[in-house]
Amino acid sequence: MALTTSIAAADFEPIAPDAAGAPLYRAVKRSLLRAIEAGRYPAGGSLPSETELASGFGVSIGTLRHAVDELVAEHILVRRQGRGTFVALHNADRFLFQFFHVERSDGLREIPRVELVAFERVRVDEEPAQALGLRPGEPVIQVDNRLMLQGRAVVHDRITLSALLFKGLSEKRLRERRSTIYHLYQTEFGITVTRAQERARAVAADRLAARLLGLAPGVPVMQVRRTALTFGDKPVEYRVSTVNTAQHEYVNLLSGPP
Amino acid sequence: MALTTSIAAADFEPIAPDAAGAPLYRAVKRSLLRAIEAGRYPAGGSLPSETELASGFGVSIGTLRHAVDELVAEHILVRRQGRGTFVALHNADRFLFQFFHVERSDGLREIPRVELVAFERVRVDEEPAQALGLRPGEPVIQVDNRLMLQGRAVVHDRITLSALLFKGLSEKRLRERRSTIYHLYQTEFGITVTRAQERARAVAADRLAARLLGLAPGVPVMQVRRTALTFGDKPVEYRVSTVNTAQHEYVNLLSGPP
DNA sequence: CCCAATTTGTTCGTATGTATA
DNA sequence: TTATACATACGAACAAATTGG
Repeated sequence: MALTTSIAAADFEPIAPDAAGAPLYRAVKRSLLRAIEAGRYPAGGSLPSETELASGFGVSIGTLRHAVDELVAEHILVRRQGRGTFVALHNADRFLFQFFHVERSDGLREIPRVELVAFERVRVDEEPAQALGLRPGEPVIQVDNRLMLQGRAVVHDRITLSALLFKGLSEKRLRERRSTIYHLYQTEFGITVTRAQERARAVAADRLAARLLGLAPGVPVMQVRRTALTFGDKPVEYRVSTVNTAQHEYVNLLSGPP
Repeated sequence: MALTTSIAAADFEPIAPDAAGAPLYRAVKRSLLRAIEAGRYPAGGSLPSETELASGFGVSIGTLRHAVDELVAEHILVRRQGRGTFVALHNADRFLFQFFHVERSDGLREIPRVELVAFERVRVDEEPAQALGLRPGEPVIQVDNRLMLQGRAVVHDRITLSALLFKGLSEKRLRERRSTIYHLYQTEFGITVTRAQERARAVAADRLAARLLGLAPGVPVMQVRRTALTFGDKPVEYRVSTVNTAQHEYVNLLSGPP
C-alpha cells in the first residue's frame, strides 16, 4: 500500500500565483525551485513521484508535468523513465565540457590534467569583488590552476571564491577531489553552477602566464574572464583563464535567436 | 464555416515512424521540418492553425503541440497567441546580437556600422572549402567588411560564400541591404541560418588587419573562425573575424549542462 | 528468468482562458 | 462584438523502462 501523506505541507511552500493572471504551472515551478534551492532535495536526490507531487500541490498531472518540463529544460531537474525525477548532478565529463571550451586545433577534445599551483586566502581586489558582488577587501580564496593537454601547459586559471560562501575549503580538499571543481562545489558546498558569462580578449602574455605556460612574455594569448552563477543568477565564482592558443582553440557553439 | 480540406496530402509528407517504437510527435515534427526546409512556408509566413494541422496529420492537438513545442525550442518556429504559428524570421536587432558577440569592455552594446571593403569572386582556398564542404577551387564570393563601433574600426570580417548557393548576389545588393547580412540570406536567398560554430584564437595582427583596424602589426588580436549552418547542419557561410580587443570584448553566455 | 509494482513517456480528448484581428 | 488562434488545465489510458522479488 502506498503512503499518501501530504507532500506540500512539509516540503514545499504553498503555491501562490506569481501575479494576477499568471499560469498555475508557473507557481508550481517556483515552489519546486524554492525547495531545490533550499537544499530540501540534495543534488542527485530524487523528488517524489509525479502523481505524489501533483496530488500534493492539488493540481493535475499535466500541470505538474508542465512545471517539471521547464525545470528539465533549464537543466535543473533530470527525468529518468521508470526511475524518477532527480536534481541535476554535475558528475560527469559531460559537465566539464559544458564549461571547458579549449580543444586542439584539429578538433581533438581531451580531459585536462589539473595542477594546483597556488592556494591562498587573500583580501579581494576590485575586479573580482565587483563580479562576485563583494566589497573590496572582503576575504576570498584564490586558487591558481595550470591545465595540461597532451602533456603541454595550455591554460592558467585564477579562481576567486568568497571565503564566506566556501567556508572550510582547504588546499587538501581541493587536491583530493575526484571529478571537476564544479562538482566539488555541488557535493561539498551545495552550490550548483547553473550558468556562466564569459568575456574574452587577446592580450600579450604577462610574466606569470609566460612562466606557467612556457611562453615568451608578450606572445598573444587569450584571456577569458568568467563569472559562474547559481540559482537566481547569484555569482559564486570569478575566474580569469589565460589560454595559449598556439596549438589549441576556444570553441563556442551558438544556437538560433531566443 | 471553416474549410476542413486535408492539409497533409498537399503540404506535408505522410508521417511515418522514424524508427521502431519512435514516438508519434517526432514523426510529426520531422514532417513539419521537411516542409519548412523545402520552403513550403516562407520565412515569416504562418503555418495552418494547430487544429488544422492536427486533423491534417490525424493526431491529437496535444501531440501536434508537442511537435511544435520542440521546433519552437529550436527557434525554427515562433508562436504568437491569438495570431498563429510562424516560421522564425531574423529581422530584428535581436538576431544580430545572437551572432554578434563584441561589446565594449564596460558592457555597452552597440549596433555596428558596416563598411564593405571588398567584394570579389574567387576560387576557394583549402580552409574555407573544408568548412563549406566544397572542393578547393570551386567558385566562391569573398566579402571583406569592416565593422565600426563608436566610430572606431573594431572588427574585420572576411566572409566566404558558395557562388552556387548565393547565385545572383552582387556588390550592389549587398550594399543596398537594410538589416543584417543573415537577414539578406533569408529574404533574398531563402537561406535561414539556424546555428553557428565558432573557434577563437589570439594571434598577432597581420598587415591587412593592422591596416584596416589602425593597429601596429604584431599587436595581439582575436581571430574568430565561424561556420554558419542552416537546417540539417548544412554549412552556408564561413567567416573569419579579426577583433581588436583593446577597448572591446568577445562575450559569451553559457547555460547549464545538456 | 519472469513477474509485478512503480515511475516516467506518450497519446488521446475536452473545456476554458486570453490575445488578436 | 465576433470569430479565430494559441495557452492553460484537467483527466484518463496505455506504453516503456526500471527495480526487486
